[in-house]
Amino acid sequence: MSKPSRRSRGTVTVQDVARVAGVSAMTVSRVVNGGTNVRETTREAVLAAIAQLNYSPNSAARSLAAGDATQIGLLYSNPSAAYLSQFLIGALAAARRAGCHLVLEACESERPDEQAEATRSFASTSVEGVILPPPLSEAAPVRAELEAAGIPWVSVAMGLPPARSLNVRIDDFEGAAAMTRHLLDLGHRRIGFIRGNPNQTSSAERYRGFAAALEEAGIDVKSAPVEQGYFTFRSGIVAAERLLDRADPPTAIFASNDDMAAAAVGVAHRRGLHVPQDLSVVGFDDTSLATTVWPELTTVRQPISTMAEEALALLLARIRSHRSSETDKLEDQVLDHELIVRESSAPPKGTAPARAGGGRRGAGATSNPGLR
Amino acid sequence: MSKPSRRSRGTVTVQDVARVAGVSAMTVSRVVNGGTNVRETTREAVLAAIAQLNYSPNSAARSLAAGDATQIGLLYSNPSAAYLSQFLIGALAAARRAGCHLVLEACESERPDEQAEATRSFASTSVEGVILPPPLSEAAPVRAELEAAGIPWVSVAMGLPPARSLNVRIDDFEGAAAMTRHLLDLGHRRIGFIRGNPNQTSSAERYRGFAAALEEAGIDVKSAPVEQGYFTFRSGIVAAERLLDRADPPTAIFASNDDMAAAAVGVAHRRGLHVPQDLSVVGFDDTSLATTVWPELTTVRQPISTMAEEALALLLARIRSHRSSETDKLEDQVLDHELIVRESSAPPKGTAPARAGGGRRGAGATSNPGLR
DNA sequence: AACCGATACGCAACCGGTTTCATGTCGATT
DNA sequence: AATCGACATGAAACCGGTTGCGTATCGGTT
Repeated sequence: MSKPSRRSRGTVTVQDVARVAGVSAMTVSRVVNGGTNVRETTREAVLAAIAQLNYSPNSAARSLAAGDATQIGLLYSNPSAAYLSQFLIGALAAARRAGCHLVLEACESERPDEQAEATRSFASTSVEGVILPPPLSEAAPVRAELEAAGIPWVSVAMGLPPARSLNVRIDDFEGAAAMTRHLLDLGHRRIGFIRGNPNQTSSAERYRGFAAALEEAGIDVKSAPVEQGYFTFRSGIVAAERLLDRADPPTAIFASNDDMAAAAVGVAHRRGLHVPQDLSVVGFDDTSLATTVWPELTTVRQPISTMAEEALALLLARIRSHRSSETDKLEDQVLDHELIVRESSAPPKGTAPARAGGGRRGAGATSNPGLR
Repeated sequence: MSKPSRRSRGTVTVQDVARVAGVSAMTVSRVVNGGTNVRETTREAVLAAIAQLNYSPNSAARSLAAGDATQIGLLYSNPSAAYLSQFLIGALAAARRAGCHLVLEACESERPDEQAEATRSFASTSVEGVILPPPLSEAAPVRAELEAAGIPWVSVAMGLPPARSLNVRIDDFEGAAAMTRHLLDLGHRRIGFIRGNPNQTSSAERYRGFAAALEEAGIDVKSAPVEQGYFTFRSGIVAAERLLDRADPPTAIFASNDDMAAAAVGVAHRRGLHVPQDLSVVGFDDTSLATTVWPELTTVRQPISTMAEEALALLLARIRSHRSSETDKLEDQVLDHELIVRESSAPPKGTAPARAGGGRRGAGATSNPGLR
C-alpha cells in the first residue's frame, strides 16, 4: 500500500482472487478455464471469490501467456451489404470469445492480380488464417495465393466445395428444391428462374435443386423459363424483364438471391402486376433486404451469423491442431437452412377464385417440404 | 538450439531484432514507437533488422505491458444494414490500429427497460467506453445507464448534440440545405419532403436545412408538401403515396434517408412515373442502397466508415486522458459531407424540352452549392 | 582542460496469466 | 502394511514488450 508504482492499475488479478479464495493463482486459472482436476469445494471457493471481486481475466495477458494471440484475416468483397453486416457480427462475436483479432481487408476488384495483391497483404501481416465469405470463397487467385503462403483458410457458402478444404455452408441444392416445391404446392406450373453469378458454385447448385424439384413434379425442365443473373439488384431487373416479356410469362419467379428477387418485385410493380396476386416472387438467403421491401419476401434462410461463427471456430481448430501437428481433419460443415414463407408467394391467379385455401390441391404429394 | 521448450514459437521478437541490429530490446521498442531519443544511424540499423526479419510486434504483449488493453463496446440497433456494415468496417479497422477489442452488443428493442438492460451488460464486462451509432445515440435510457455506470461514450451522427458530450457527425442542416438547393437549381419549385424519425435530432436538422434553402429561394415553406417518415423503407412507401396523392403533387421528393428514397422510387414506378423524367427522388446518407436501386440515387454522402474511426479515436483519447486525469476536452467533431449527384434527379418535366442544359437557369444565384 | 546538461541507450523489474514440473494426499492394489 | 498411481495443488519460469531509472557518451561553456 506504500508504493504501487505502476501495478495496481485498479484491476483485480488472479493473484487477488487466489488470495481471497485461499489458493494459488494456478488453481484459479484452472477453475476459470477447463476446470479439470479441481476439488468441488475448492472450485466453489474460487468461484465465490471471483464473483465477490467481480474478476474478469485480462485477455491480453491470457493470449500472451497461452501463445494464442491469433490474427484472423477476413477478406471481403462487396456482397450485399446486408449479408456483410450479418456476417461481421457473427465473426466478431466468435472472435471475441476465442480471444483473437479480426483483420479486415477489402477486395472489391475482380481482377486476378488485384485479388492476389490483397491476399498477399495478409501474408505479411502475420495473419494465421483467413475467412473467405462469398464471392471470394471461390476466387481462384485468392486461394492460390493463400496456398502458396501456407495460410489456412475457410470458405463460406460455397455451393459445391472441393475435397480437402474447410467449408461452412448450407445445402443449396436442397434449399432451392424446397423452395421450388413450395411454389409447386401453391399450384404454380410455369416458374421462372433467375440464375446466380456463374462464378459461384452455389448458383449451379441452386439451379440443380430447382430443376430436380421440377422434374420430381413431372415438369419438363427445358420448358421452364430461365434467365441469367449475377446476384446483383441490377442484373435482377434485366432478368425479370426478360422473363415477363415472354409470350407465355411465368406465374412465379424464383430468384437465386434476395437482391434479384427484390428487383423482380420492382419490375413487376412497374408493369402494374401485383405481388403476389398476379405474380409470386421468391428469393434466397433471407438477408435484411427480404423484410425491407414490400411485400416481404418468401425466401430460404441462411444462418449467416452462425455460419461466420462456425467458420471462425473451424479455422481456429485447424490452426491450433496444425501447431500441435495433429492430423487435421478437413471439415465440410453443412448447416441447416429453413424455408421462410412470407407475403410474396401465393397461389397463381387462375387457380381458385375462392378466398381461402385456393390451390391447395395443386400438388398434393409434396406438401410442406423442407420444414422441420 | 537445444531445448526451445515453449519459447521460439516461430515468431521473431524484439530480442531477435535487437540482436541483429546490435542494440538492446529497449532501443528497438523506442524505434518502433514514438522513436524519440534515438540516433539516426541506430534507427536505420534497427529498421533494417526489422525489415530483414520481417518482424511485427505482438499486440497482446504490447497491450499487456503498456496496460492499454482496452475493451470498447459498440451497442447497435438495426439501422439500415448497409449503414451498419460500413460502420463496423471503419470501427474494426480503427480498433485494430489502436490495439483494442470491439465488443458488440445488439439492442434491437425500443423498450426503455430492455435498452437499459443491454447497456448494463456492458458495465459488467469491464468495457471502458461505448460507441453509440444511430439511432441509439439518442436513446435516453442508454445514455442514463452509461452515465450512472461512469462509462464514457461517444455518439455518432446526432443531428444536434447536447453540450458536454463526445460526438462525431456531419452537418445535417447544411447537407439538407445543399441538396435542396440542388433541386432548386434544377428548376423544381414544388419539392416534397419526407421527414425522418422524430426520435432522432438529425431528422429535425435535415428538415431545418430543407426549410432554410426553400426560404432562401423565396418559397413559402408552409406550402411545401411534407410527410412524416421513420427512416424505414416501409414508412417511405406510405409517405411517398401520400405525397403523390396530393392534388398538386411535387415534381421532386427529398427523403431524409436513402431507404425512404428507394421506397419513393418504388412507389413512383408502381404509378407509372419515370424517375427522374417525371419525378426526381433524392436521398441522404449514401449507403450502398443508393447505388443498388435503379436509377441510382442522388444523395448526400456521410463518410460512415471514417466517422466510426473518428469516434473510436475520440473515445480512446477520452479514456486515456481520464486515466492520467488530464482535463478532458469535450469534443464535437463535424466531418465533411458531400453532395453526390447521380441519376435520380433531373429538371422537372415542363422546364425545357431541349435535350441539353435544360432548366439550368432556374436559380442562378445558388449554383453548385455544397461541393468542395 | 575540467565541468555540465542533454541525449543515447541498457538493465532489471513488471504486466497478468499459463505452462512445466515438483510435491503432497489419498484410496486402492498386492 | 508398504506400494503405486490418480488426483489436487503450488512454486517458479516464461510469453514478448514496456516503464523506471541508472550509466555512458557527446557537444558546448568558462
